[in-house]
Amino acid sequence: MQEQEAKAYFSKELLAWYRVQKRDLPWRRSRDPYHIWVSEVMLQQTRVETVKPYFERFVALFPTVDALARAPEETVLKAWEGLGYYSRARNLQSAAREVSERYGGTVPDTKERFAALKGVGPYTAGAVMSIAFNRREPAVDGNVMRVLSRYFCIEEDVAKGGTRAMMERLQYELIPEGEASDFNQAIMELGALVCTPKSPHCLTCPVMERCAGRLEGKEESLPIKTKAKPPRPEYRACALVVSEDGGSVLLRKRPATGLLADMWELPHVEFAAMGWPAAMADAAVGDALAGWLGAELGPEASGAVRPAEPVGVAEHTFSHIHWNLRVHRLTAAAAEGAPLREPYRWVDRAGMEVHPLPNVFVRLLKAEGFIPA
DNA sequence: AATCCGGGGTT
DNA sequence: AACCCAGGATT
Repeated sequence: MQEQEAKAYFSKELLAWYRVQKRDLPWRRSRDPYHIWVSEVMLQQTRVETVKPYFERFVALFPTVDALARAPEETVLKAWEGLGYYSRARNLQSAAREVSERYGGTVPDTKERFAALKGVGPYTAGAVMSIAFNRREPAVDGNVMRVLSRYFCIEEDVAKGGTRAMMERLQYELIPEGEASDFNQAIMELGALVCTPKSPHCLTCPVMERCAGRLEGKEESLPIKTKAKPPRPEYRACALVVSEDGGSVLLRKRPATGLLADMWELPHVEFAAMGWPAAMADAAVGDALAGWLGAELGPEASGAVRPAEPVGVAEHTFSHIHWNLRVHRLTAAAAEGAPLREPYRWVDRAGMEVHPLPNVFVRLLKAEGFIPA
């Protein structure tokens, strides 16, 4: 049957190509399932080149499941600072604590047990089971969806759940006996190096001859995917309050759930939540922001917070929200000695080393000279 | 099935 | 300016 030949050809040629072309990546130098696990979580929605330095630092800081389990959450978040999707770090540590307590620190080698851990979905479960334990499990990520949809000319919407399930069955069939680890890495490697999203490099592809998508001239229009909604705009006023001596900055800790959970940040407030017009002039923003922050900090500080000067606009786009931050420098001299209400805190430069901040605020503090660039 | 959850590199 | 990246949790 022609279909079976196309599948056997794909598996054989891809595996041969991978043995020659595989990249030397930090997590490929380890056989430790914990290291493979950490790498897979970091690689969720994140590029290889971005992950490399984070992975090296993370496994140096937390070499074992038990070490990660014992660490303070803030230390883990600090090691994750700048990577994004911070719930990955919190879930990974939560899962490490479960593995430490329930399995004595040994990563479970069955899909059922491993997949039950926090932050481990169908992809990560399949990836760690196949790569670390060579178990025959599919691991369908964006690369696999793209490669399979092109090679087999599958025109289903890859954003649909049913398409993913179909891809998992297909990938399972393609795994050569005893080759799950290399094969799953090979198909992802092909997607990353050759079968790229735009303008795939078909002339260097090991399975070009029998690629149905290319033979149909559809290699650039596949995979078919419904496009995401554009992020909604949020207009916010943001306070940069540096202490009189210039040594500390006013930060606050975010709530334990939702956007940027448990991270630290400069105080800010949404215009719409305060009934302020989005087009408010700088002077008015400074006054309104000072009034708001004074009330936030409590009766002792109320009235002590004063506007100083507009700093400018900082913009930051999340996948679903676009922040437009009107940043103002404020003074709060009279409030510096008074006790601060939760979740606010004065943080000095040494303290910045242990408080995890989203990149948008790190950039802001560097631009304003509070953190060395 | 939608929506929420970061940040940045490619084209 | 899109697009999308070795996705998962929540609703």
